Amino acid sequence: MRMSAEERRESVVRAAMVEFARGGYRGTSTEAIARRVGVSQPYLFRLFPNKQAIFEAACEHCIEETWRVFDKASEGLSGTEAREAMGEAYLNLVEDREQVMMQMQMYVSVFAAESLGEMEVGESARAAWLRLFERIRERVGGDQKEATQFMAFGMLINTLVALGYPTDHQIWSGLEHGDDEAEGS
Amino acid sequence: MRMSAEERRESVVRAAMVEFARGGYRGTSTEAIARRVGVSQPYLFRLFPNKQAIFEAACEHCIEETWRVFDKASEGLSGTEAREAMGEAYLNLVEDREQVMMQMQMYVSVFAAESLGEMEVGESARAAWLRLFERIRERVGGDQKEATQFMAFGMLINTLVALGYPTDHQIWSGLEHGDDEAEGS
DNA sequence: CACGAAAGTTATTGATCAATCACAACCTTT
DNA sequence: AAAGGTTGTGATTGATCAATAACTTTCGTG
Repeated sequence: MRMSAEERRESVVRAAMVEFARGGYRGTSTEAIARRVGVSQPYLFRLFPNKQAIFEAACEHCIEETWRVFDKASEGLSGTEAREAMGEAYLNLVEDREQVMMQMQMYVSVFAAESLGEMEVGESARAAWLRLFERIRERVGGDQKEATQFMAFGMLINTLVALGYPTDHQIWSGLEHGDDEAEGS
Repeated sequence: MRMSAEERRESVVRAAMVEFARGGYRGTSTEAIARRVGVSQPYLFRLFPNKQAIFEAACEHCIEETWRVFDKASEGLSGTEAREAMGEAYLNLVEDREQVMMQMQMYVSVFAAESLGEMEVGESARAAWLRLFERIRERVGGDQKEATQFMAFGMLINTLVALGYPTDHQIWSGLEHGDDEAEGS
């Protein structure tokens, strides 16, 4: 039951990801997070300065986790092979709808925060996303267009998952990985 | 000042789109919507049964507006020409960040609603999105893969806009419409 | 063992918010 | 002009929630 503050912080982040994925920033109570962790609600504010900080940690964790999945799936591969391996890995990852939803909650929260004058949230979200993009681009061989297309299909998958289309719905049928292009460099 | 209930409902939907785009469902108060419309907060509940109904009307309006833009841009065109016209039109549309954000708020709200057992929200969102997809597919000539790719790039654009990357940021450079594929039918 | 630090709790507060109710102003039609 | 429907407001309420403060329990260590 008892844990070090650092361990506890990690379980808070994991629990927060699940709750924020469901309800978004405003729709999630610190009470709900605390309940999932198994600690009292006020204790969260010993581990983090405020709710916003918990959300930011969850965002960071979410993006890092995504990269870890890509990295592991494409270890040692490059070019088309790497892309296909990462694509497949992503389809497995998003079986867990919460992972996708946390990503999307992160995206929408940037505009909300910026509307209220808090520009730092967006700054760090852009940085995290750019880092993911660059890592993927590097892994697929450095081509900007290929990386962009990879991300584009990823974002479409996110949308389909968010909307809750079952994976055997016809809307998914255009995503079968195939002979899409014939360009060099 | 005084309007028919129907006219008023329309201005509520427009105002709601702006506010919900910023704050999401939970982060937007009916007070804020009412203030933007210029009526008292309780009056909203004469025009709509509850907050959820306002949100759903805003979602519906958002998707319909998107299609109207595509339709107008590609009127009389087909195939690649239609696709390019719609692509360009979308880049103009999303200059207005609110339009994009409302779309994304709609996507994330489905999972939130379904987590609370309200499956109808998702049902109608999926239907609206599918309708948009089918109309686009028809317009570009009926090819599922091409329509899928078009939507994929659209979803990437949404993400970039949500995150607030300025359009001259290097991350956008992979989106220049170009010679992407050489497939027939 | 005792004592100090670290982990954790209970109680509370001030704010915010969706929704209801009772009431007022306004227009139209006869 | 007065009746009656429609548009609209002010006051209020019960619930929810982030955050603070004051207190307790548990563990490692000299």
